[in-house]
Amino acid sequence: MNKRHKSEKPVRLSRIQEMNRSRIIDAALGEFSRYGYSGATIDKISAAAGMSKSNLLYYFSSKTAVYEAVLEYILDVWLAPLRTLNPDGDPASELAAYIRQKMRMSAERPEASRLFANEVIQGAPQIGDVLEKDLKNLVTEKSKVIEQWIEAGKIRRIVPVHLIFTIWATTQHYADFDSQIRALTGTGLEDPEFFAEAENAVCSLILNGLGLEWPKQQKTS
Amino acid sequence: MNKRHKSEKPVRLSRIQEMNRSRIIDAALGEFSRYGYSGATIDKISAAAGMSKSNLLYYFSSKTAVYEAVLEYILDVWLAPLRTLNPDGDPASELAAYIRQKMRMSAERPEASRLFANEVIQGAPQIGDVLEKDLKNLVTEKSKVIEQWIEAGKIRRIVPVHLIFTIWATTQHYADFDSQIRALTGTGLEDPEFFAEAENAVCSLILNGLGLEWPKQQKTS
DNA sequence: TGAAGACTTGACCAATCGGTCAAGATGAGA
DNA sequence: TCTCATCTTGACCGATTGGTCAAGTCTTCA
Repeated sequence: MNKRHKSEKPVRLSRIQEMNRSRIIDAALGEFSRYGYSGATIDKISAAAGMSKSNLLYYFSSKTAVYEAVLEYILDVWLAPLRTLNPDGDPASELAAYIRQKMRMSAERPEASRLFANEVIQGAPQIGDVLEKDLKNLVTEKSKVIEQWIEAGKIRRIVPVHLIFTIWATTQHYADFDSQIRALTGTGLEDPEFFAEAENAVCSLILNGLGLEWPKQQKTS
Repeated sequence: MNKRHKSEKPVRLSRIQEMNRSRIIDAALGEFSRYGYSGATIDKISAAAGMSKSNLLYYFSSKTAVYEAVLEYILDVWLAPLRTLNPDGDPASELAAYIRQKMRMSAERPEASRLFANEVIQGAPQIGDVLEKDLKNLVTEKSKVIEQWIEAGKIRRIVPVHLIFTIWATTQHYADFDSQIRALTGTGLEDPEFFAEAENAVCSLILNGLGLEWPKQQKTS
């Protein structure tokens, strides 16, 4: 496990490797999310990462390898909020917490949201497998949670998967369509006032839509 | 006005021009919506339109010219549903009708939705002006309608623009994220059963969320 | 200090892209 | 049928792109 043993392969990355790989992924996330896979170039990514194109290709064998690394890097953190949905919790506060986490994600990592949107719009050529396995399992599991809440009479009847889609759609919309929102309202989620307004609207619409009283909650930042 | 007058410029397109321009726009819509602006190539567009690249460039001076033509062609039809929102109508049926129109649009013209999504995600470089003028005016106008309904106590209080965003997000999600939805559910909006299920979920969530009774309506197809 | 590796780069290459051009094919009107 | 404008195409061009390669520089450690 220790890289100092000559006999072992260096599975552990050196400081330089670790730093440069993360610099590349950061830069690549910006480029891919802004211009899509085809629109982004490894020239610009390497420039944004502060190194030569050749050096980028020393760390990643190809453009697609960078792209896949970025997707993998983002995927876990992006799906994390849904995992926290607790079947034993109160539906209103559980769903409100989930929506709030997704909204914060849209505000803090809009590039990640746009990257996924780009990927999915183009048919999810890279993450199709993940969608059909990991994500499908997760969604199936959480759908059952929602179904239980319905059966227990805690929330209005709805096909669970559509509730999940609605939450994804409304929250991610503020990241993906940021430029449109900005053109129409003059501001975006980075403005605390607008953020609260948006979160408030989404939470109240969905929770009321489920027949829940919406618990005005304490600040979560 | 008649093209037969030699002295006048042929503002009227010939049959061949009309047919070929529309074939190009159709093909371009498919390519641009699937691969984004950068990912689409005029080679593939012209091939999909059944003509040579040179011929395509005979009808449109450049790739961006094709792109702009596609956007213009789609824009009006895409924004039409919102225009129909009638301030004098019953909020429940007006909003339900609007949502249903948007859902039908997502089902019948998913490429149009994806094209806009691509464009907006990448910062709306081409339609930024339209967003800040025409669309902003339209949204401002319809926001006042919603505001009136609120003041009249007909629907629950909400910041109007967020209601509009929510409707856009939820309905367009079924077009833009079709591949994800298909990976998770095994079907999509082209399946009448799934369509009804989705429309039902979105309508009931939003209308109930506004404190409205949702009028189970007749089929609209 | 001095190799041996790890790291970095500019020069270069083949493929693809958007776009031009000249020449040929086709259509419509007299 | 003749003529001219419209339509259509293949050959070609310069720019950009993803990727290779050999040569150099910097770390690391005995």
